[in-house]
Amino acid sequence: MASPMPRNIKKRISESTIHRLSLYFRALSLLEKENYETVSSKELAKREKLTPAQVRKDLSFFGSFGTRGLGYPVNELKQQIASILGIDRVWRVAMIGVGNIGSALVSYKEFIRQGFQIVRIFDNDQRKIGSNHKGIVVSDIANLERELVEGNIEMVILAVPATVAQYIVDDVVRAGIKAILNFAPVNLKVPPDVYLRNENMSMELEYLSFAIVNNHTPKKVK
Amino acid sequence: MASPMPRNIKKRISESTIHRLSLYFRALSLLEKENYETVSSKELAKREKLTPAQVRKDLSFFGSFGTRGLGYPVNELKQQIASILGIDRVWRVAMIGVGNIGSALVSYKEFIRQGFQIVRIFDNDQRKIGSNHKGIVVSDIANLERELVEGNIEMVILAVPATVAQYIVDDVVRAGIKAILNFAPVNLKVPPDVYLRNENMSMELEYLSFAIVNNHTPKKVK
DNA sequence: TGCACTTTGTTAATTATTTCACTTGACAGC
DNA sequence: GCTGTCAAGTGAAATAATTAACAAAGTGCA
Repeated sequence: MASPMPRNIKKRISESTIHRLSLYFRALSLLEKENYETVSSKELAKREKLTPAQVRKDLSFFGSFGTRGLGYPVNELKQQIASILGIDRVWRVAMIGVGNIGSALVSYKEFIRQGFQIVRIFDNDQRKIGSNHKGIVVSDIANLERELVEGNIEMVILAVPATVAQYIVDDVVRAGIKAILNFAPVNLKVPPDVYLRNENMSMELEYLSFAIVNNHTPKKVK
Repeated sequence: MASPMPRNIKKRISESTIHRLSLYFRALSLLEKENYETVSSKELAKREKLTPAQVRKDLSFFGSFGTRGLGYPVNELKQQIASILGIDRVWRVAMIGVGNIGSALVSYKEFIRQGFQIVRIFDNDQRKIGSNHKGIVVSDIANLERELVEGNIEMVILAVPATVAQYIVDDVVRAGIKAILNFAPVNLKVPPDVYLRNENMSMELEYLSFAIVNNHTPKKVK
């Protein structure tokens, strides 16, 4: 008899769950290097300071990957999570702004390790345009829209001053880009079909400051 | 008659609330520049893509800062939030590791703007030790513990390879540091009285990747 | 001074997330 | 092939966070 419930119900996965998937992926990569064949939710939880129940619940949103009595197959689960996160492929990413932060991120090995390949770099500084960063020639931001399209860029990292970020992001949106990681400390406006994430590095220091001053007792660390 | 409830009950403030305080602070700084005298929870919410109820609730944990019918006094509320977050003072921060990320952060103006002053830099690379970064001479990491103590360092930013991060953090803890911001993609062990925050820049790209691949519909953006 | 309007502060309702507790399945040793 | 043990998967319960709703308080104008 057919299942009374329709398949493919897309449960709303919480942001926290997605972030934890990244943590699991990282832990599994390490476990793989340490030649573990399987891992229990308990061990996985311990390595990322979470609870076993949480690990099992998170994974259960996406399927049944484990074996009762044994645990999860390390390599296979890693592949599964990579597939869920969409990092089992290479993403074509553009860096906009090649100041302090931008140029540091161009060389950031963790990005390429997770499949994020920076293939275009833009800046508005004439001294930087034409120069070479990690094998990529810096383009003039004046040609941003055209080059994003022609370069088949899928994601953009914004590392420009807050004052100009909105103008640039408008260009980026016009180029049809649907995913933006913004490092400028400003709240950018984008249409609802564009994914925007903000990385605010001061925020974490501010949390530390708050914690010290207020003797804050958090339940968990991020 | 005395209040039946003891004063100074420390409600547990959620992490999200603290993060939103950072957002309010940022918005208020801007409003101040725009010469606003007062601001309503509605306007504040709009500027940070939140709801008015949330703004009022967050602030209510710390006191009554507004005037009914009028809103919040911009400058005063900004000061209050700065005081709550503990950023109404200068923090003495050390940067450990002056590779790509580390050196970018040493020049990151947002830190000093929020009161985080980097006053010591450490590295283990002989070519870097003794060199000058933004007016600070890079110290040998061999003297880490002693120099953290002598330099009255209160917070540490860790921007070193994942493989050595734990050893260094052990030293940092021995030096009595209680607040650490870690950029290495690894889960560090610290005693319970040490605040540790992790900044994982790939994580946000992974979220974007997930969102595109799964057509994720988040309720709010971070 | 009174009245209409605005907006806070707060309690209650709702929704979301985490944790618990238990059932089920698989393995390993005998 | 049994049997004991381990650990996943999963509803239900407990917590936590957000949103709604509204009374109270202040504003500003007539």
